[in-house]
Amino acid sequence: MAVTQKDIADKLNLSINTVSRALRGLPDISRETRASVLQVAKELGYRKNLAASRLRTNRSHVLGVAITDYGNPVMSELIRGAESVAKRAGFTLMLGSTNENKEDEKALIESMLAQGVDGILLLPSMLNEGLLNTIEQEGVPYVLAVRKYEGRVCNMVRSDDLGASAEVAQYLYGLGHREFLYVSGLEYLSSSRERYEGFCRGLAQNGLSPAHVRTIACDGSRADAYRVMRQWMEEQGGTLPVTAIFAFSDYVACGIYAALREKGIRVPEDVSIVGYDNNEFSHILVPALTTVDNHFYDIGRRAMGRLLAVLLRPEGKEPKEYVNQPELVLRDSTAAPGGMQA
Amino acid sequence: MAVTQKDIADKLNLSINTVSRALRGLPDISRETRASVLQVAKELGYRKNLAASRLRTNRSHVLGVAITDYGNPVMSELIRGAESVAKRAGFTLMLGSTNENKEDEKALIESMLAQGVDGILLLPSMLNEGLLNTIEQEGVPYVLAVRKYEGRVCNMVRSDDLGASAEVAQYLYGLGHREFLYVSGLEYLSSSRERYEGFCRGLAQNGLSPAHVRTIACDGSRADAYRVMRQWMEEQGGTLPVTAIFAFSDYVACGIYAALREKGIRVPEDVSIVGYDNNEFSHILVPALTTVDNHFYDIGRRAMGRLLAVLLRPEGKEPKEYVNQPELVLRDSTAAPGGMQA
DNA sequence: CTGAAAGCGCTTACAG
DNA sequence: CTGAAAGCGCTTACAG
Repeated sequence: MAVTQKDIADKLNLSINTVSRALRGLPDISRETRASVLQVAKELGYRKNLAASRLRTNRSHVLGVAITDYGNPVMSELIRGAESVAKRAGFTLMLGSTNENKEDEKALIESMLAQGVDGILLLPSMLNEGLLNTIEQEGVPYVLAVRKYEGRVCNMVRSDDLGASAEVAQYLYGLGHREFLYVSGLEYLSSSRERYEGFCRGLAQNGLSPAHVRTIACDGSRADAYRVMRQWMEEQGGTLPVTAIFAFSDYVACGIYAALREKGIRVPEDVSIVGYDNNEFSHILVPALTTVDNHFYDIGRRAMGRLLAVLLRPEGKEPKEYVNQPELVLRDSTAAPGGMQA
Repeated sequence: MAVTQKDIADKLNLSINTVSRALRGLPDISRETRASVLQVAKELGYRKNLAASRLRTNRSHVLGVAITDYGNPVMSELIRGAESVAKRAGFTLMLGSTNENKEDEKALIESMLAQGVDGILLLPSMLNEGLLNTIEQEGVPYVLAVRKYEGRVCNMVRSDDLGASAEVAQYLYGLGHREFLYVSGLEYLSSSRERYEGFCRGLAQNGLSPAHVRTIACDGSRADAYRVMRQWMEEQGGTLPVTAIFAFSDYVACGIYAALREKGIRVPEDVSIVGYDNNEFSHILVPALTTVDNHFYDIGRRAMGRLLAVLLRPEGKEPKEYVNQPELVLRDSTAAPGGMQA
């Protein structure tokens, strides 16, 4: 059987109470007692039974982290950021994936609540209003990351997609581009809409109307991007009516690369491309992809930091929104129209 | 406050005991009683306090999964496979990363044991003998995946690196190649040694000695592969003395691509390349990379299946080793020497 | 079929 | 500075 506080107490002829307080480093214990307790605990290989502790204190020191999908490299940055902060504060993570699917998300959150997590990080959530209400009813603090939740007041950490996309537009405009294509992500994602909107705003600042931005709908996957891009090019009958493409994500950009290569259209000589996410593979593409880095590691850290702040200082914490500034990463997929390197 | 069994019992004038048994679906309960208990539980939004349950039963229904690194796409396949099996059996996962570092691994396992996990999956482990002993002392079942642990008898699921690498050699030999280069991974990884060894065996079956396989040491990263490959090419002074390269991993192959491209050496016309892992990016490389797929999703499933089997049928379970058969995925980076497509 | 009682291993007032 | 007692919410024998 596992070693308990009672075993230590028996060995030292102390009460279990004293042992408990010595182990936790509470003040009213003599130095010698504390030392001997720690000593014996170590000898016996004592390890606190966290289930018992949790039952008594209603604190688990476990935080739930709901992600959409383990496969997305973006997610791993978020997790790593969150984990680094949580670990330092002595919290363990309970991780689970929602598979971009409301049933799985609900099951996951229910299971986290049953396990008694102290708080929940949604990275990002499916934006299920009812679910957030459940979490709030339970009195469990939570923080949303990445995806914006319109009209809900809660703790949130996200990127300035709008601003970054405007910057992309400015940059391409500055190179001399005037006709653009935006290839979207899933339409229910606020980020997909905001990237388009931000892009248009950036152009508007240069007096260019949204009429100069054509769009293709895409589900955000590489395969679908390839498919819709091919189809679109067919419809254009041979010549591209744009000189620059803004892709919802690096995955999308990657599908576009494949479709263009097939037609012998050169990047950046014939068309410039900008992706989004600065995924691992974005700089091994040929040519290396110009893209936007959301600094997801930082977002993960901040989201977790926010959650811990709410947990550890329960009173007087209004919900806050933190907006992170993404970074435009210039590489070889963009140039002036006609192929002059920028 | 959270709803407890007592709340349900009070409302129905039943004992807390009866409620507990009704909720768990034990047999000696009348149909009506059970129905009303479930009904009220639902109404009140009852959720079992797992900490209490765990304290009493010494069962947590949580399984620890130790991975090396969230960023590796290979890892996500393993996790997904493991999660799919665990979820179906009603288990939750506690995930943590070791960062390929013994201290972190130890801290992680300690924390899992303190949390009272029912079992542990090491995907893969740092091969820390003392740590495995700790886990065994605690009486917690565990399963190793991916990395072979020489001379230790325990449950293990891994790939036949030896066989797959021999198959790669056979394939390249069949194309007409006779002089090879192997670019390794970290030397302490059994997989790196086995891939080399298997490759040599495959050649031996065709009467070719290991003298025909040059090797370069590499830490398995893309950056290091690029560096060591460049350096090696310098040393060869202009001409490559091999016609085919076997890379420890797709990351390594990717670094080699970059080094070759810089020198204007064409793949597969001037040199063939085979990677390993069938990483997401391996087929977006140009040319698409011939590689080996370990079916990590399946390995994750099998490893978790094995863990559950040990957990649920504690007696009479000898440690077993399951060896999975990888698959050679032929793409465009390999051809006959001189560039004739295979 | 249902209930009263004990106990899992901790922590929290409260006494001394 | 240390100890005796109660209790967190369940589950497990044991009675009836």
